[in-house]
Amino acid sequence: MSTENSTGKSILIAARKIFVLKGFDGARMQEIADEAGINKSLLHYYFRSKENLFESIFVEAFSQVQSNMLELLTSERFLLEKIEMFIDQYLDILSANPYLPAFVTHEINRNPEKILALIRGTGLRFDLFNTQIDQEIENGSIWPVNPQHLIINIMALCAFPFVAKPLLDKLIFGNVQQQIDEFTSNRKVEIKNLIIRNLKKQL
Amino acid sequence: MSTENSTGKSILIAARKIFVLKGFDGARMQEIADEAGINKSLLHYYFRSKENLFESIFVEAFSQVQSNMLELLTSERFLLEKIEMFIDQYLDILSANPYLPAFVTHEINRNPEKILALIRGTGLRFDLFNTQIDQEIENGSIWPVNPQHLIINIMALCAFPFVAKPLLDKLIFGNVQQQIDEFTSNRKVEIKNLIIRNLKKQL
DNA sequence: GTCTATATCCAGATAGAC
DNA sequence: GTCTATCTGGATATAGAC
Repeated sequence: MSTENSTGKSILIAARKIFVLKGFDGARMQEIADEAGINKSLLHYYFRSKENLFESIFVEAFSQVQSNMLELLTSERFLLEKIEMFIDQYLDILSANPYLPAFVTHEINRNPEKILALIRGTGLRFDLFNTQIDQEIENGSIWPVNPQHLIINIMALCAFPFVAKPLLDKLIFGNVQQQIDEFTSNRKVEIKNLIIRNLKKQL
Repeated sequence: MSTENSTGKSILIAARKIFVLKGFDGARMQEIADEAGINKSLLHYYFRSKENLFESIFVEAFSQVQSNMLELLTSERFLLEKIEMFIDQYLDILSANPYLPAFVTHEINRNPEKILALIRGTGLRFDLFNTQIDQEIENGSIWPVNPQHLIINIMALCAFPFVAKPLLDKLIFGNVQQQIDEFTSNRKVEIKNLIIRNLKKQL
């Protein structure tokens, strides 16, 4: 499983592309080999099985989806600042990896126990975040709010347009690229307004 | 393809369950046959192929996900009324079919052209909705707002918790059922508050 | 219409030469 | 490490008896 040399790396890159695009069940080892420009047997030489190869790419892919979540939760900033930073960074990451959200959510639905076991140890803890919110409510610097709804609202508003992109492109934007681009470029501001207005006390 | 008799119907019910749970690629004809309590060959007798069977259930499944969207867009009500009704109805439908959103979004990502072709003719038109919003802004009954962001915000806030349910259950709620239930029972109010506060002029 | 048996194909995985 | 050739299992699909 030596991923140091270039062959191992090129396999991982190819595998990631194919798995993310087609999902575990839809991906073919042959297609991954082709994409990597190598023989199918080499896949099994480097990674024992399809399962194994998948796990190697999934953990890394997932960590990208939640990369700066940890930062959001633990950094020493005011809540409103944190949230604005998070929305900016998160949408940048998703824009660079538009298929990741659909991939991750599908694979987790396909096999929750197994996939969630892979995620162990990423160590997301929400205690600090909840405490901060309680404190800022106490302070009077934000309106009372439920932390769980808040974080899910933010994730939903950021990630859903990517998860449902093909559907929205067609149904909402009629496949007009100019409308899609306009929506995308306004999205950060839209989400921030919606979330912040609900928290901020004085405008 | 006579879906009138009970065998055809029981196949469709079984197929729907398996396809929704596992996706097209993950579903097995044998499993569908077992679920329906019939022989595998009968599947091919009633529906020529797996592809065909899938299409038969997908269109109906999708129409459920967007069922009352049409009502939202075309009914003769004030916008705020419409939106509240939509959120209520939509969350009820999704609660009754919690796996549908993940299923639909995955299949559309897997094969956008083909799947979106199946959806033709559902005839969702947003013209009326956009016109109404423009009018109500003109009236002064709501704040200025972008209709596309609005509708996507509503869909995101409603559907995302279902799409990402296994992930949220574990990461946000620590698999504590009581917390999950509490979140679910508060969700309608949370979404309405967030959306309506942003539109309503006087509280 | 419903079953058993079988054809056909294709995917993941292994053996072994180089 | 990388390839060719091959095994094996499993999946869709069909043929044909009842």
